[in-house]
Amino acid sequence: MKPTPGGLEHFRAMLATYMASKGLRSTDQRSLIVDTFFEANSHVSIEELLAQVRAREPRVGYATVYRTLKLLTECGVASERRFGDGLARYELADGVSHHDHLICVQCAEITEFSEPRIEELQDVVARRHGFELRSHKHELYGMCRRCLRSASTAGAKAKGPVKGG
Amino acid sequence: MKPTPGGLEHFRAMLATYMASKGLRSTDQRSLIVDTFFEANSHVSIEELLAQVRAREPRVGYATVYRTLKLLTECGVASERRFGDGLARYELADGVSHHDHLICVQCAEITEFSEPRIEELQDVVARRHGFELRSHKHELYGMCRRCLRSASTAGAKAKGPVKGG
DNA sequence: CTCATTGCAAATAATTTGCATGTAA
DNA sequence: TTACATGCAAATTATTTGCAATGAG
Repeated sequence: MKPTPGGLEHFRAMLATYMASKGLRSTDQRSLIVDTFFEANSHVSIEELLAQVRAREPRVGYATVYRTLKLLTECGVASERRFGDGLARYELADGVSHHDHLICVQCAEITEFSEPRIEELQDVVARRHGFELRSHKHELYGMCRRCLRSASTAGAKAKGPVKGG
Repeated sequence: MKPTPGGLEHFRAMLATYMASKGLRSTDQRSLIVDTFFEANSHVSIEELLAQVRAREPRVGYATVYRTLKLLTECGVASERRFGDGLARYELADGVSHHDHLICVQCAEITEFSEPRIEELQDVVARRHGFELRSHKHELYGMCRRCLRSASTAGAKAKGPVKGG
């Protein structure tokens, strides 16, 4: 899911509108962090993003990155994700063409997927329970193709598929 | 999803086997915590469980509850869940008849659901990406029936449904 | 000028760990 | 007896916040 150029303009506009509406100010650090976020891989952690930011401007502090990502989340440009590893990761909030995640339990690689039939069934489930759906998280954990291959090469380490949990 | 009596015996056996295999010992605290977990609601937090444990035996420490729940998780009796609120919640690990969760963004109530057609499609998605599925998390966030009703009673607080995120 | 923003360090919050003491097997 | 378990407090980890200095509008 590479951000399309048009999409980026849309996100910049969202941010600008939000900042204007709240009387927030544009600063060098903020612009740098936002640009770096746009250029970064999907699912960056704060730490990774900070490293990339500091490669350009070493004086930027931790807290500023946290605060900027919070801002991006509030205005709908980014969304926060938490996979099993205890730290927050951020991605562009693509509200329309929603995607979910496959996470490799061996190498931790994150792959995106989207499956409209699942989305439909979510609506069915929500309706069945009288819920008005706002958002969802759907994560599939397992062994990725590459890790499966190296596991079979290196003797039978892999346990059988365990569903549930 | 009430634990069935038979299911509980199964879980007790799993725990006993695991403890025997690791040379772990049975103590009053451990038994009390385990029994309390079996009697507690699904999705208890450590804090809630500790409170219930201390109602019977006030001298039990925080760390012991953490350690015991970790043990239950390791041996496959419990599974850890994290919803939006930053703390771990635990439920019986029903590996077979898997269920997922609807979470009300207003009152935080957690409802379980299961939808076999979604499970099937998960397999399809995993296969498509060469993944061998081990587990998954699927959470639907929205307004529950009750909160929708009180929102409509109390003037239009509810924003329109926002999908994605 | 005014008030938002920054960087730092200290504060939180959830969870984990070190250690002396207790205790199951 | 042996070495696992407990309770406490201190340590850790991710994140947030207070505050004086800085800087945008």
